[in-house]
Amino acid sequence: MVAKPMVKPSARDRLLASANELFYGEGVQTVGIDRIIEHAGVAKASLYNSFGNKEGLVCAYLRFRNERTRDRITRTLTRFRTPREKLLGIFDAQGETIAAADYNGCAFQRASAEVPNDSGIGREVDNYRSWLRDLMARLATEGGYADPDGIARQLQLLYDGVPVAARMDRDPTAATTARAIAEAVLASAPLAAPAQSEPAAVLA
Amino acid sequence: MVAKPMVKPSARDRLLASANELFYGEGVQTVGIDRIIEHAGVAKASLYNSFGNKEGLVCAYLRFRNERTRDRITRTLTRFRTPREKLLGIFDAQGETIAAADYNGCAFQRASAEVPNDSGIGREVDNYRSWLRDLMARLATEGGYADPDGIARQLQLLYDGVPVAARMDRDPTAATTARAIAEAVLASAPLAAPAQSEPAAVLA
DNA sequence: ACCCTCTCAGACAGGTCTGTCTATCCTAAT
DNA sequence: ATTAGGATAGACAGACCTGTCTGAGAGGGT
Repeated sequence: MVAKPMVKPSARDRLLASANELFYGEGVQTVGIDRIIEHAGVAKASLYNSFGNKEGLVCAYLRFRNERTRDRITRTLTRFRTPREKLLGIFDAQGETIAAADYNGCAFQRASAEVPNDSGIGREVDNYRSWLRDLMARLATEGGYADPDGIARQLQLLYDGVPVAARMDRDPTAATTARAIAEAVLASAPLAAPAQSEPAAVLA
Repeated sequence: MVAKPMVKPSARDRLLASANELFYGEGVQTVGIDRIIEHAGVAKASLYNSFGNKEGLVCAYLRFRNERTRDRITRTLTRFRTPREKLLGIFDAQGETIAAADYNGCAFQRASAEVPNDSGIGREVDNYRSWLRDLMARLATEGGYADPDGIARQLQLLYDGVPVAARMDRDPTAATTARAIAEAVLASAPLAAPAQSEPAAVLA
């Protein structure tokens, strides 16, 4: 056992962990500052020093989840080879997520539902959504589909529906359903004209 | 001009209208009682006489929207004949809904995101969702599909994704996208074994 | 005329919320 | 040993929240 630090996490980290637990569990409007600092065992001044105000803490909480989700998806995608498999693999990652015992819907959907669309929180939500959509569009491009943006929009629509069904109907199979539909979407999507990397090598 | 009443709506009705406007616009937790009674021009006692407490008002607001949505969908479906057309027509109705200038996402998704899953509000949400799913399953049965419940689950997944995209990405074409996918889902869905209403009139 | 129901206006209690501020303590680097 | 930075505990202000209560007005039906 070499020098495992085991130091008490910083006030900032404990705040973020508590924010994640309470905001995600009960909603960002419902949970007050006092609940969070008590749960974190931290002084109120530490919160305002680290995050400025409550909105700052909410944004940090969403950034934290954004990174966590990106990591999970990225890691899952290494299991697959072709762009098509990777696109479908996104739903596999989602399936693992919604199977968690403490799953309570999409943090971004729920936070967004509680605040005006143009707040700082809304910007974090936008970041998350555009990252995912760009990933999908990139994979669709690599996969040679004719309309990568259209594919991305369709797949994100499916991806968006899953947390709703998983949370509101307590249906842990939603991701599997979405994956099956996504498979059909990809199967019927037209491919782009063959690559023209060799300029106009017109065969006929 | 025959006796057009034009009486001032009752306090209850004005409260419900204000609740609809403010709760839907800003969220059920964000908007306080005081804002509502001021907007409605109504005494606080009238609210507590009519609805008991705030949760009662929120539930009434959700019931109001539930009925409105049921009416709109039901009315839209009269335009179509076959079960398949009716199933797709649900997305046409949704398309009209999300095109409204003041559209702000699905009231049920947003309310549910702000409260614990097992509150009275959660029950209203369940009512709405199971009504829609039953409608879809009934139409799928009439349409002769082999797995009506599976169809309903798939179509509701699509239906759930639309408000998310429409609100968070300000994408008013989401319903059209969903409709197109739904069409593919129905096209590839297996039909049930031919009806046996006439006992075994085996043609061959 | 009388009553009854609905309604209004607003004070009030008791609690919670965010955010600021003071004052103290601990630790680690200089 | 001293000092600076981070952390803690907690009081405090000012606003807002839900829900109750009192007291009064208005209108219709009998």
